[in-house]
Amino acid sequence: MVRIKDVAKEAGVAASTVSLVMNKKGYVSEATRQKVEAAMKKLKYVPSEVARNLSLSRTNTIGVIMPSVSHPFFGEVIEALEAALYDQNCKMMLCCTQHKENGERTFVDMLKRRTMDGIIMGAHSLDVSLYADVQQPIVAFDRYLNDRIPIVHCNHKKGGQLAAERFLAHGCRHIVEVIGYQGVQTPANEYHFNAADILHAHGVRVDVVEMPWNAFDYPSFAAAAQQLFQQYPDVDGVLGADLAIAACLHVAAALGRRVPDDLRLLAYDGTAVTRMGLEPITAVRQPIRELAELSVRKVLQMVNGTYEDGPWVIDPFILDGNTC
Amino acid sequence: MVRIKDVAKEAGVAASTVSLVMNKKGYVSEATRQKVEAAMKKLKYVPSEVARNLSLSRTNTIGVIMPSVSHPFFGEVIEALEAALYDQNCKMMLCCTQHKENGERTFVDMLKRRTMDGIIMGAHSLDVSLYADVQQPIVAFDRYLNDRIPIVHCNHKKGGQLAAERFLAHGCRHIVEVIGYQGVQTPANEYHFNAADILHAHGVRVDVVEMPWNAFDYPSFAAAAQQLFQQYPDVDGVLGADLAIAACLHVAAALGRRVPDDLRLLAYDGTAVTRMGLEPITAVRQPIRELAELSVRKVLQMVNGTYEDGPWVIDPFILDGNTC
DNA sequence: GTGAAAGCGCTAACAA
DNA sequence: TTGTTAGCGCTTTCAC
Repeated sequence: MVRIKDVAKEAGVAASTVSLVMNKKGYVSEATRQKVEAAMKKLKYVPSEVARNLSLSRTNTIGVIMPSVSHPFFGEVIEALEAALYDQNCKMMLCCTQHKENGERTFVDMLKRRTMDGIIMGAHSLDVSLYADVQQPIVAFDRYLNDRIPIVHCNHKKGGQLAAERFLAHGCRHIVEVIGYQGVQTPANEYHFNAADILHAHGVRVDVVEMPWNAFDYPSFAAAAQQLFQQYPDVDGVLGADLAIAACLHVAAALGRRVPDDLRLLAYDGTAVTRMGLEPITAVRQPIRELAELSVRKVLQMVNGTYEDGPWVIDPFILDGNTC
Repeated sequence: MVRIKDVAKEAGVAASTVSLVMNKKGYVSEATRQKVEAAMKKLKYVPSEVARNLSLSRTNTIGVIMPSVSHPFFGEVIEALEAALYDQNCKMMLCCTQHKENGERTFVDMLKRRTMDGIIMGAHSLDVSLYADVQQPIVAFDRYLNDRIPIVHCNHKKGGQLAAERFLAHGCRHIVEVIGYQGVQTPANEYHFNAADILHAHGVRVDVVEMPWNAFDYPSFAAAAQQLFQQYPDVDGVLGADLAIAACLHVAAALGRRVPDDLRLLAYDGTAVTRMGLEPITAVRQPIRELAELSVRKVLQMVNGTYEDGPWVIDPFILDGNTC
């Protein structure tokens, strides 16, 4: 392994000079720079990032905690975060919590050990106290952690409004909302509260099906959909996450329900799966890329100490389809 | 920030003793251990992972390079890799190459800088020479890089055989294979070669639709499917990646083709999307979790210098459905 | 412009 | 059993 001092010796200069050349800092005469660069090339020098990190107490690595990778919403979020971090010369350390006993705790410990400069946290935490004594920068992605941790999220209230208006425009009288486990504190809960409020105000009946914690895979939704149509045979509209609505679409077809004529289905999230079936599914689209970019910008501001308050909320919009 | 020497001073011992206690190494008397632990607790000491990494020249981090996250196959692979790495106390650094100009090169550079102990590489490299002078351990995931880099993969030849036999059992006479860009060197190419060979041997006509490089999203496949049925109206069987077959299923339905009666559709990969439609799609399933665990085991063997030759290949199997 | 030297926080021989 | 000391490889201040 060739170190900076090896390059220095080869070039006949001091290590500090090599450092200056590498990092294009300070003043170095053209002549010595050439010498140093030649030496680096000759010895195939590659600097140690770890040593650099120790010296600068900075790793250019951001940790990302999400429940799952192979889920349409979180998958798109992770992809967008990775791209946004890459654009800022940062690496992404990924942790998924859905199938791990203590994954979140372990990961937060790692953060404390300063192996990452900051964290973007979007898992469905049950134990929010984990974050109480973390000193490093954290941005919460669509989650409430505690009141010192800022949170980037979609304007879900608006999302709920868009959904309600859509159902009302079609004259729906009985909506069922498929919602996530309510023990998790997330702004996303706003969308179904607000949709329900607006629908109620117009005399529409609203029922709710609550999923268990971390149950957001297709089979869970398929089972829920079965149950839903059995329990509420006269439902004429369903609102829920993409996969929940995809499941409803298929169960409804099997039951011979006509979509959209006597059943309106509206997906919340608007990921690629809503474009992947026989018919495109109408959806309220969360602007995932923008949310990811905002999260990255915020967490890096915190890391760099250039944090400035600003918008933490981004508006959703309707993605048209054939189901509502 | 509290350092190891602060703890040492507080406990009235030397730094090295604190180190021994932390890492549960060597012999430390019960009394001093208690003192040290009390001091750590009192000062809320958290060791610096970076300093540790420099000292040990080891980061317990493995880099993972894949084309995409929000793709059913790669998403499941990444999820499985993350879980397998977690089980081995390793962190995962993730890089996606699909939408980046020079992502792969940048990432390999990072590996050279020893910020990761090794790499699991599954991207669709066009420039395999990148890997020529990397010293650190690399395992290729279903890709040929060069002859010094071992490669973990599914037994695709067997996969092709399973597929061919399935079509033959149903008496198909004209199969179309939707395949990936052939400029990428991957064992996965084996499956359609072998399927075609076996089908040819039984007098079955086989045509091929080749996708462009890195075009494996649903819209690309939907366009290809349109084209496919137009160009080969008498096709009675299609073999291709999950999303390709999902697209065929929907296009076929729109065209009024009856599946499976006059059109057999067989997906290759068998990810969750094949279970997510109106009907489950029959598939050749790659054992993703096993492949991920094997890749992790191998790369860590290399890192630890305990590398031993062994199985690099895992058999696929048929996942039943209603389309073939 | 360039070099010497101290420091980033931890580990591991070796001595005591 | 515990402490001393010398690294790990890079950055940066401050003389020269």
